[in-house]
Amino acid sequence: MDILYQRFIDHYSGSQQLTDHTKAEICNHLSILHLNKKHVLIKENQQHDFAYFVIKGAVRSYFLKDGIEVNTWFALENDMVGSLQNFNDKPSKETIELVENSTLISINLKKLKPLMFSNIQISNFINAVIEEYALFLEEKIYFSQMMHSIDKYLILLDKEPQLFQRIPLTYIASFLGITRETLSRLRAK
Amino acid sequence: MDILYQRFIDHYSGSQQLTDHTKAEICNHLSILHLNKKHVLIKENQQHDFAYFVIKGAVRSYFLKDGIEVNTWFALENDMVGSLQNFNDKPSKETIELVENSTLISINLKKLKPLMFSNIQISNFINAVIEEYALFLEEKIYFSQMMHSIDKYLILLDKEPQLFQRIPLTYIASFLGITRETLSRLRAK
DNA sequence: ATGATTTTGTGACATATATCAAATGAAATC
DNA sequence: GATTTCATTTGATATATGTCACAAAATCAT
Repeated sequence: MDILYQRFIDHYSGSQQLTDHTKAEICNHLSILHLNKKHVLIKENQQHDFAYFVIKGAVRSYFLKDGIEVNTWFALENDMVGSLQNFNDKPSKETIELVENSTLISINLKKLKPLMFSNIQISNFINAVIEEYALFLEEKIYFSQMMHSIDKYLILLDKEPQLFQRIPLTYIASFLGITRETLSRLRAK
Repeated sequence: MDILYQRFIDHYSGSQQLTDHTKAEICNHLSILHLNKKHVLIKENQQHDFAYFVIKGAVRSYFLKDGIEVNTWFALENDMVGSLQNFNDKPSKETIELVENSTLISINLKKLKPLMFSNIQISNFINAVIEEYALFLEEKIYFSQMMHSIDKYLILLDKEPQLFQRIPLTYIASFLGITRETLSRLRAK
């Protein structure tokens, strides 16, 4: 098995020991992609069959609100990228786009998902993916409900310093729910 | 099987047909509770073994930020109530409290969760619960990133009109990320 | 390298919302 | 039903953040 596939599988198998058969079944639906900055993985309002795992690179997700981009999250190495809507055969609410030239594993959800009804290890594997995503969302909400932007900025800087090196501040400002001018002023202190 | 348990199980079994054996296994870890307004189900920073399903009533979740309550969500009939942290044996980040006298089903996570490794139907069942929760969180984030509070208020009023009849405006204001005074002024229009 | 494009920073001003204080209204308790 | 408690509204003022305009700096493509 490719070492990169192994990295993806290990990341979500947790305490569970997957059999070689299960690993092979998962790998059947994986491929490795090398794509350039600005490449769009998933388009808002469209249906897609794939999710992605970041081997190397940076990705952002955004939706359009009154013509302006609202950034919802960023993914770096070992993060999962995708739309929960797509997982349920619905069109994505967000556009997912590369911020750096990246190496990704694509996961064919359309083919992998049905296996969760016959293979318990795959069911638990998918469970782990969704659970990690839900924890991430909770964290995000928790932190977005803090009143002052300065606090949010400092916490993000502390928790995810890499973002500030790799993601344009314009996107980060929008993620924090403020304008780029306000973020620039907060940083001036 | 109790008709209320049936309602809970049906709500999350989706397309999946559960065997009587699985249903019985799940029911082993359910109980029905009648509790009064202000009763605290889950306390911030404490570990709890239960999640809850609302048969009748209203529930809110909040955490303390600089001594003031920040409301994170509300649950009404057929909603699930719990902390994802508790599901992973970690202390809850939020306090969960009844807003009305309520009838709930309690779910013993400590005992139910391990079954997902041996019973694929239970694994998929838990999957459905977490997935619905993640979709709910996504919705919440999607809508909290809109700039103007007035929009958020109007959308909430449109999507969840019952909340405004049953949940005090003070809590709703905090949920929207504004003060009760501001919400009151928005409503005056 | 050079010019073009994108990203970031700064200033002046407008506006939404917070804060503090108090009055009114509604609900719970005795 | 009267009294206490809690929830909501309204007013005056302060503050944080948005908006618009433009300059500076960094990055990209040829």
